[in-house]
Amino acid sequence: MARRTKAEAEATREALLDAAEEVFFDNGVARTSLEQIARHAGLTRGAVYWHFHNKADLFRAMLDRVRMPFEALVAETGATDASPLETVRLGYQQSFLRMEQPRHRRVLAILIHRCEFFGDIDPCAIQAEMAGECLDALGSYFADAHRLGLLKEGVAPEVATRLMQAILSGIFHDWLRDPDAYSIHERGMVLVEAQLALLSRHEAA
Amino acid sequence: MARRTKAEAEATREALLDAAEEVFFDNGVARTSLEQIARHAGLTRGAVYWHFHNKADLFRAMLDRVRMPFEALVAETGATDASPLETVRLGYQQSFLRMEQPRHRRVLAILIHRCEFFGDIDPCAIQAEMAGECLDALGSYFADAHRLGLLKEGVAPEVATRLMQAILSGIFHDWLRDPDAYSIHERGMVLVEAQLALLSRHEAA
DNA sequence: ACATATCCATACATACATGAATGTAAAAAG
DNA sequence: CTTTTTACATTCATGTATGTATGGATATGT
Repeated sequence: MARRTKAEAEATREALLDAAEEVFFDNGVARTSLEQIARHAGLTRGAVYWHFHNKADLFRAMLDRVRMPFEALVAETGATDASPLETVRLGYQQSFLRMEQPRHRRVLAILIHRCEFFGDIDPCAIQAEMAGECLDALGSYFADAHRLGLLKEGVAPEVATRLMQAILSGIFHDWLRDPDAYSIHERGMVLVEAQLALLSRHEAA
Repeated sequence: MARRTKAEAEATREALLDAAEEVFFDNGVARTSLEQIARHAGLTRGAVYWHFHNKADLFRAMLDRVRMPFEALVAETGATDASPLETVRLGYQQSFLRMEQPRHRRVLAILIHRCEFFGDIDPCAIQAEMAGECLDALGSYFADAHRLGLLKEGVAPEVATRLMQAILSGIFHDWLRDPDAYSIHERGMVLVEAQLALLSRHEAA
């Protein structure tokens, strides 16, 4: 094949990543060969090995297109001076909205349900990293809430943090097993708001 | 090789399942061959293909040694006439204790983090089945609690059910990413009891 | 005691997947 | 305009997993 321009080369790189998302999602990471990905993009393995060192490198690049820490999601909401608990609510909402975007949905499903470790990739560690970022952010918001007296008496901020984190993780995993069954945004926000009401001092409107 | 007695044959079957647990856990399901499993048990693939039809069949048999629905765990506690909320607490406690047993820990880790679908095995569907059983059980207990007026006002039993289910799932997934980091029984029960206190009508002792 | 079914090892055929080597035509650099 | 690099395609050598067929020794049923 002929050489492409820089823009065209970047386009084929994206096409390979798109193809990887689809084939990984359909067949699982271990069961898909680089040949399958290449052919699904209308290319050959030569293109794959040009743009990526190997399967693990391709996988990492695929993840890098969608990863965004919790703090960045909060910043995206523009909640600059809201109360800590309202900030948490907005962060969760933004997370849920993002998860429903097709690309994020596919990649998250691949990370959680369609790959096991291979090469130097440890999906478990990646998940732990994402969860850790989220936990740290929640911890600081609930610490603020505690200082401001917004939390219900007898509820330690650490416990509130872990409960909210567990709820996010639980909703996320349950939804991801069958994302078409319901909207995580709708059902998730019901639970999040209920839990925040339980945790906050003045539950009566 | 010569024919073995029935007891010996059963012992090799168990040995193959033990080996499968260990090698699957160490290498992941997709990256382990039946040859590796056989050699780890001091046998050959001939033994594997005699006792199991293929890898998927072996995998299923491995799961069948440890699966136990939530209701059975509750029954195991002997909580015959406790209050619904106390029954839920005991069920969670029993679940956590079971998860800490080495065999269950290994197999659950394999199911959640070390396999993707292959053959006719869909780990996602198996997880969904287990979660569904748990959700049904929780649903009936919280419905009872609601009828008995044990739930806090304004808390729908369906919401309470989903919150508790999400918390169990979240704690479980977080712990399973690094089971040696802490005891799920200790940390989990703190959260479960805190959440049950938030959900119940008379939170003040 | 005899025949047979059982339990497992060995051997082989088939099928992919990987990675590296090589080819090549056009874009970019000079 | 020439040279070099780029961006792939093609081919091949190697390794490895699977499934099956077959062999052999012994438990077990009768």
